[in-house]
Amino acid sequence: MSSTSDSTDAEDRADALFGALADRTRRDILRRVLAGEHSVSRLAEHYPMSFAAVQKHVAILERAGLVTKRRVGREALASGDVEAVRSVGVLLDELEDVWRGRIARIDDLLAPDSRTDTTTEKS
Amino acid sequence: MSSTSDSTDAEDRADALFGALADRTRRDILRRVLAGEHSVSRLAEHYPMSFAAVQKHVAILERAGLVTKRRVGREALASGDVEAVRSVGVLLDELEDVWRGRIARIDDLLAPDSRTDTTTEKS
DNA sequence: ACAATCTACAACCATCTGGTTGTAGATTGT
DNA sequence: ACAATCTACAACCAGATGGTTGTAGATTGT
Repeated sequence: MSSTSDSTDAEDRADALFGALADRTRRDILRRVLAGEHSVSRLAEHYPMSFAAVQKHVAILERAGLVTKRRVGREALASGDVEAVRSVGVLLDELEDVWRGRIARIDDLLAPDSRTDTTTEKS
Repeated sequence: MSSTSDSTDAEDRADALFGALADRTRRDILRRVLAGEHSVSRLAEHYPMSFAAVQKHVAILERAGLVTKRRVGREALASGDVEAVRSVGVLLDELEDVWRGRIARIDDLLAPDSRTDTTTEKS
């Protein structure tokens, strides 16, 4: 039984987060909106592609939770969510924890009471 | 015109890193090989796909630098590179730095369009 | 020698992705 | 009222992606 029975699985969220970050245009958009709010059309001025393409990139960032939009008049102002960026860092920290052998849910991967001192087998 | 005409662009590396992490099978493989060396065929036992598919996933992780392989006899032992994982964290830290307004190379990101002082009008 | 195992890689296929254009609705300025 | 601007979204298309099967080479065990 997988105890993590979230509606949106953590893996789904990780897929969305890493997937959103796996495009340089989106990373650049994210940098801009982390530095400050920008309308989509203002963002689109900086890229050699159509407005609709930039709009889609913003939507992908938004679905991943990295960007939020608020409507002001006729323009949609996007701003980056630094907490979401930090949540990606948490995912990486979990990977690092696995590397250290300090797994949060040990019953899933290892038998407990492993007092075999496997320390320092690295270069 | 983006003045960042690097040899091996950092953006290429970021594409490879985030792209490699944007798949749950690859993240799972990475967890396993961060915990310890595993041959590709041993890894493949855990996934509902062909050996060749797992092999490709490992290759993608390898090209991103997240995994290294060493040949021992007839099997290829893969192990995760935690330094590469940390390098992804560095990319996230850079994003967070942008959010804080502490941008390393300002001329690259902002056009001096607004003579209005940018006095941190965050939410 | 021979069979079994492990890896590597090519060819192929369906779906996803990143781009395009076009159309339409809502808001703003004159 | 009207034109300009901004956004939203659909339809479409080429290339990337994630999977498959098949073939072949190298290593191991008997």
